[in-house]
Amino acid sequence: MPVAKGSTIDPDRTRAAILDAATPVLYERGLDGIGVAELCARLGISKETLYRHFGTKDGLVRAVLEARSDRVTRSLAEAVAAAGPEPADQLAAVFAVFQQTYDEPRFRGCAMLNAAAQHHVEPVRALTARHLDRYLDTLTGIAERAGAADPRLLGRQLLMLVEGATVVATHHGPADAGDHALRAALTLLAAAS
Amino acid sequence: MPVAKGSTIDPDRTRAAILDAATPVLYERGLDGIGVAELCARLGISKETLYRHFGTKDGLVRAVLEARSDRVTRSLAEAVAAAGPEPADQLAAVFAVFQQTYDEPRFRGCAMLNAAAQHHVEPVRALTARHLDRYLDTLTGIAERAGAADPRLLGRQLLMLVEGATVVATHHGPADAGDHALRAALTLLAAAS
DNA sequence: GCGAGATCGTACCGATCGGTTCGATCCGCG
DNA sequence: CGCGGATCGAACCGATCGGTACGATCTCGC
Repeated sequence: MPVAKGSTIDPDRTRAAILDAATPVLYERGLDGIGVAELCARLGISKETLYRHFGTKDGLVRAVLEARSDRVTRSLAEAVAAAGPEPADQLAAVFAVFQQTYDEPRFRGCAMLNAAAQHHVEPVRALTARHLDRYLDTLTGIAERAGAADPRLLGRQLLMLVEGATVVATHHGPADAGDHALRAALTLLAAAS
Repeated sequence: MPVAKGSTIDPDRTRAAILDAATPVLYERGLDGIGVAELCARLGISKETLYRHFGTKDGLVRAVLEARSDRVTRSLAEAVAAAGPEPADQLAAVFAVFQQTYDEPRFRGCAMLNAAAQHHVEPVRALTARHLDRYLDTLTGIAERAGAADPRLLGRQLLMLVEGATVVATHHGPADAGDHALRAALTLLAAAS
């Protein structure tokens, strides 16, 4: 997946193209599982180009993770918004989004969690924490709309189900992970109001 | 934490001592976050000794993870056994064990999940999968004793709560993670019979 | 006390790491 | 056309990687 070659020389566009192309490679190989040289070769760019745009391999990594977190968060919010006003439907939408990612042939677990487990530099861990906070916001919002007695508690429990479903899907097979987690989530929802 | 120096020259004992000493270092620094040279310096052994006992850095890693999985699984089984016959009490024991690890000052997430996220060699991922299977066995056993309509489903949902609690404790703070997960687990338990 | 084997410390190996530099090329703008 | 900046490709840097080799030292069993 080389960066488009004949494209107009436009720094912003080049940067975005590098980001897009680097994302799946870093995800599949692991942040430290591929060197800058091989990475650039795969992207079809020179090392100098990469370093001018991102300064550091870490800079690229952070940019990739930030973009990924933004994209996932946005798609989750859209799915919830499209699910209508019923909290149960919104939960179903959430887990459907996740099941979709579990079923991707190249699924290798949550990119943010993997990154935090690999890369021990603080800024990356902070990105992961922020990512979970975003999930928590979404889930707590559903809990509030459901009239839960303790929406923050329920939100955190739902977050546990989401993350647990991802872990189980990663290491124990993706089949029905989203559905099983959803059923548990609906049970919690029903019991919390 | 150097390996005991004046100890009798006993290969088996040396091997075990290396294993014990290497475990926390590899956990804190990450499997690939520390080189063999620095690792040996920390353990107070020479590289030749390490390579004679484990053949490869990967060999050491596998041995460390295997021992850790065995130890954790055993302590979990003991806690469940000591909790008496009530499934609810057994669940409480399970999450109490996990909360104890969350509260350790050096807690950095589940060692097996971290390993799988870092080290993409197949054998390590297999160890992680086996580790989750052991958890699943324990939890499914509790679900069966509770008379759940679908104990395998409930077992998997409990596994999601356990792993989700670990993830949340890792990235969102350990406070009450075990307790919140336990309350969710008890709700599922009550609804499943 | 002697030999076998475990261990140490250190030097060394080729490979790869992240990052820099430089000359050549190519493109868009004036 | 010509200039400036983006890009390339390749060489290069010091550091570190996992792993090996070797001579010296130590401890045990005989």
